[in-house]
Amino acid sequence: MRIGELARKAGTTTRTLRYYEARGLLPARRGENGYRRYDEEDLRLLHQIRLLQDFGFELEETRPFVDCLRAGHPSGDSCPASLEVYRRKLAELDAVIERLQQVREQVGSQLARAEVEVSAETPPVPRCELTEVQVDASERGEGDGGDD
Amino acid sequence: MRIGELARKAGTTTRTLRYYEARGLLPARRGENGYRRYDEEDLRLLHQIRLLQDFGFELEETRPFVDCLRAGHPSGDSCPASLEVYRRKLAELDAVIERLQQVREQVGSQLARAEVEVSAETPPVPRCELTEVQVDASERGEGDGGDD
DNA sequence: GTAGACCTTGCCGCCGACGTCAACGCCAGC
DNA sequence: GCTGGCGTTGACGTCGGCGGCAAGGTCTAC
Repeated sequence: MRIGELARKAGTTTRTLRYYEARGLLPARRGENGYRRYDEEDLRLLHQIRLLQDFGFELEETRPFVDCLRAGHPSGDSCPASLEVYRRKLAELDAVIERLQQVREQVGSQLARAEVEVSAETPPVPRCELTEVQVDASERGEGDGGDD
Repeated sequence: MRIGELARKAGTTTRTLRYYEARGLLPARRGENGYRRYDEEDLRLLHQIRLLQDFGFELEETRPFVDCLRAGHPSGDSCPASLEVYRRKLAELDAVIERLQQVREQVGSQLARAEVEVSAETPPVPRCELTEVQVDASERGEGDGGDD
């Protein structure tokens, strides 16, 4: 099949496929007219790439999986190099998630503190950490007033 | 003080300060020689900016906080606009964290499955997780042979 | 034979937050 | 006066993953 058909089947664009080829990730054979030609296996490789991309993998990180499939293995993660990428990504994910959770806590407590201060119009240094937001629900008409 | 001193005090670079000024976030007064001049309040605004940046806020999102401080409020989040940013960031953080946790689950289960499959078909090490590369390099030499 | 649907290569644009020159001005000390 | 360490503006580079456009080639249908 030609590039447009593959793009349609995979839900991507021809621009993306040319980009993958330029990166050496998904090279195409060429017809006599110079057109790129793909087959069903390429569609499979492409699905593998897109799946990992959806997971947040960088293109380079999908390469071991693609190579693995091309080497004839049943799935892209049937090779040690792919497993290594999995493990590295897991560690990265854990680190990022932990970091984001810490930030979430900080922002959350800052919001709680600031809400109390604003509603009381009092300077810093609140009381303890009992940041319960029962100040007065009918405040200034904010909240999800709908303005986005 | 001049730009270099402020940069040093805030642990950032002169390039960054000039960038903030170009964005209208932290404008500087000018001396007779054209040099930027900053005071202690600017240092405070800068600290606010860097704190939020560390939280992953975009520069534009720090603007309400800076404006709030400049308006004379005790802290950058003493204004409704800042609280709105807090709330939006919290929602974003929750969404991102949830998404990443889902991805983490998926990747984790894929890894577990693939590890079982690999060890079943091509048992490199009949042990558990001894990921030590002392396994005798002359195993089956597939693919790139495990150079890392 | 001509429209038009596909394909080709090539190259610039984009986003965010700066880094990194280049070429020059200002000022203090020796 | 000269060196060196500050400062100034301007402009291009970076990173990833493409989007979009131009100028042309190819194939098919009518």
